[in-house]
Amino acid sequence: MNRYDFKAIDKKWQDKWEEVEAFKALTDYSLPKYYTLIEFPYPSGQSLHVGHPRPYTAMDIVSRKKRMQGYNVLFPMGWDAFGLPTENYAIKKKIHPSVATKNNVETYKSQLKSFGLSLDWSREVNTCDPDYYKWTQWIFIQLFKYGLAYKKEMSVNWCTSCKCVLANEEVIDGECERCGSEVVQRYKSQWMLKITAYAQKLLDGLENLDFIERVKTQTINWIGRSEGAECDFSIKDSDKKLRIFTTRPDTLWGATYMVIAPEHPIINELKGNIINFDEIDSYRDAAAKKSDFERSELVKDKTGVEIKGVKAVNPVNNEEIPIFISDYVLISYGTGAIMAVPGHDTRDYEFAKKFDLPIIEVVKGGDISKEAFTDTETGIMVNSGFLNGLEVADAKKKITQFLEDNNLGVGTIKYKLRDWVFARQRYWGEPVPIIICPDCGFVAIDESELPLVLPNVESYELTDTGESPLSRITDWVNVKCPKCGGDAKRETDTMPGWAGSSWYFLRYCDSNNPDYLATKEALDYWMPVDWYNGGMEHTTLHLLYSRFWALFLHDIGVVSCPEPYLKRTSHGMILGEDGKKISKSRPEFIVNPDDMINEYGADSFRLCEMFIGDFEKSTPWSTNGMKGCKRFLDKVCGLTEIAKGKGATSELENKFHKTIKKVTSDIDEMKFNTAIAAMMTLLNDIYDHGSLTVDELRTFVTILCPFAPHISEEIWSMYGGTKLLSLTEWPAYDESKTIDAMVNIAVQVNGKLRGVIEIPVDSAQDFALNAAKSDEKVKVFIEDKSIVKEIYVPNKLVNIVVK
RNA sequence: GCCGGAGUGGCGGAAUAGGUAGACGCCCGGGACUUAAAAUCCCGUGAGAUUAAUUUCUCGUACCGGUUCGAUUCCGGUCUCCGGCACCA
Repeated sequence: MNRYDFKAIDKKWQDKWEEVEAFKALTDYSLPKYYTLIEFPYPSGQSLHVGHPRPYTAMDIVSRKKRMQGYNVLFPMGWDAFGLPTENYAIKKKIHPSVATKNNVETYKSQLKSFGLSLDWSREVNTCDPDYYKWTQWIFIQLFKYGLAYKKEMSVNWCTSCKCVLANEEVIDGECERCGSEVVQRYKSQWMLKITAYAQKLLDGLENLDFIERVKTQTINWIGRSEGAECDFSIKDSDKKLRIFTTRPDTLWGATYMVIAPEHPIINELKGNIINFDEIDSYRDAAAKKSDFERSELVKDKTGVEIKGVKAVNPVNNEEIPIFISDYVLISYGTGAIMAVPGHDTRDYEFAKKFDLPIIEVVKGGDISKEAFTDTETGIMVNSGFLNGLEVADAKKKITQFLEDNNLGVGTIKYKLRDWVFARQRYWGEPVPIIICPDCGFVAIDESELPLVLPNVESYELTDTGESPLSRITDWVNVKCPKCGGDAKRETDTMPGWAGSSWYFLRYCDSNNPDYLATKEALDYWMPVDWYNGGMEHTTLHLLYSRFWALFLHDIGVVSCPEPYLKRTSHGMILGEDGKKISKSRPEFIVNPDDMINEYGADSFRLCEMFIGDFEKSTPWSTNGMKGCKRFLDKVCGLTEIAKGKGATSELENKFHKTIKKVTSDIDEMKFNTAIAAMMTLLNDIYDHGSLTVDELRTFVTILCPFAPHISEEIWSMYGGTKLLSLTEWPAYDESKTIDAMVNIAVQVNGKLRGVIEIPVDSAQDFALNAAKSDEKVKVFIEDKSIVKEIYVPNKLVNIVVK
């Protein structure tokens, strides 16, 4: 066999694996287990492009190797099917979202199967399946019962023309994506999940997890824990107080003005005292049109209005200071009000310069005539009453104690993390299983009534009241209150797409169980997930949301392990061949995997996906790269023509041991590209050598199997493999055979390479130096010079410093 | 703007507890085979000088500076690109 005849081979082995259920995770819970997880796809209107298979193939390689190493592997797949894009697609194409989803799932599934992934399809889940979302709703009810789901007034994007709520994504430059009309902020009561109650746990849990560093740091920054103090400023000629949060209570003496968010309720409370209320009100209107993001983006040009007729009083020195409203202060963080210390905060400094407000130095160490001094490590307090002379850290403790002792404030911890808005005014999502009773308030439906099935309606288009399309189905909406039996209504908002994906890894443990989310036994065995790979873009939302749910389900006794994922890695994106992100707006750069597989075969495609670059970095797609991978596989097939002799090993033995070692460790470290390069190098060495033994060929296809399983199975079967190669043992290597007797080391003179010498491995320093100095090329550079220093790094280099 | 990453030949990338920069592959050029082409095989391939030579030298890992015998790797600063910014999932 001198060619990879993929048309004959690929389907043959895919059918074989399916026939014998080769990749079915076993329910024998005495076996050592390994749970590999990839983010399940969102089956949108577009078919898969060449970017999707990269993480799938990577984790398939990991799963296949673990299986060969004797683990009972769970490598499942499913569909994250609810959500806005499918609904919009359905409205546009005039197909029901459930039909659109069904079609897309079919397409995706056949594509995934053509890649030869070793998935256990018997555990497939679909978040829009009532048997699945029954448990999504059940979890919501538990969150509600434990006080972690509550309703709150929230601002939403409102299109003035479409008369509907828009997702942030649908707002482009303050205009509606569909009609281009103005978008304003409106208030609506929304279901929220109290993820902030888990902020500290989400932070603490990270510590012992094997998450890649950038995921950890981004999560930590997103949660944004900061220690500080809340402190009351009284309002002159009023009994009202303005409570602020600051991380720098030590700088209280430097507060020269205050700033409150435009939405702050105290504005209306003080209406009678405010002289320029009209001006304030129009600023509020303008701010209402901007999102938080737009507000902080315009940070360079700070805007604001002084609230005239009202002064605040600094509690530590009784100074009267002005109050401004400005949109750089967000109502959603802290208390929605700050004391401004322009000498020691960059944003306050800019604002003070613009509005010509006094800047007082209270921490020595910088030059506040030029910029704010924000260092908290080195400063000494000045102009600060009893704090003078203290270091910042000590001053913080002392002032916090002072505030508490005098009932002026309290030391506190705040998080940037905000609660999770858990409602959408949309059709295509899980109905929220709550009944709103005029007498009893919010009442969860009885768990025996789950799933609360999403009504199958003709019209799921948006309403012009801003309510969910479900609100139109009166016979579904109108119900009796489960508590008092009186007339009541169902909640008509649905859950966001994040809901189903927040616990799917639990369902995989026991996907088909009608009575439980999953049995305790299955959860105890499979959880936690051993290795979860996914996109960086999911770090701050999905990853955090799902950890929150898992921690909660642990707290109420559903799962035994607190943290759901032991290890988290992240792949880089595949870009278009033009080096830019693949996007439906540039269809000429979308490459369909089907075309690649038809032309080069599944194994070439898998190999190319993994060889194209560092798995963790994004990289442009290259159809040319497919050719190189196909050539490699053709040459692997060609080995069958030069394989001779049984049992005996050849001079290639050490090279085999080295390659096994490298491929084994590279897979564990996600360095798939160098693992493939190592196998290519070995292949070149075999051809240079001219032949290999049959056993060596069997070893070669065994380590190639996770990467190119079809061709490996085929060759394996040619050489008497009775059971599937995919279920055969991963080869061991002999460490002593991975080390060469001789080693080439570099010889530098004054740090410049002047020669290379071959010496025995682990040579002594004297030996190496003598060998280096007697090298003809090196001699020229050290003759007639005095040697100042000699450096020897064993097995690496010699550096001779001369004068 | 804020948070997190990245920048190495014509291209994708390799090599970092600081130690021979460019593994492996693509493209390209030359040759073999062929009536011819494709496929395949062999050779070459960072840039610039230099040599009879496949010789020798210099430069070179986004940019500027620093530490070091030695920096792609560490430190300080700058630029550019990518991901996220909470109702896309």
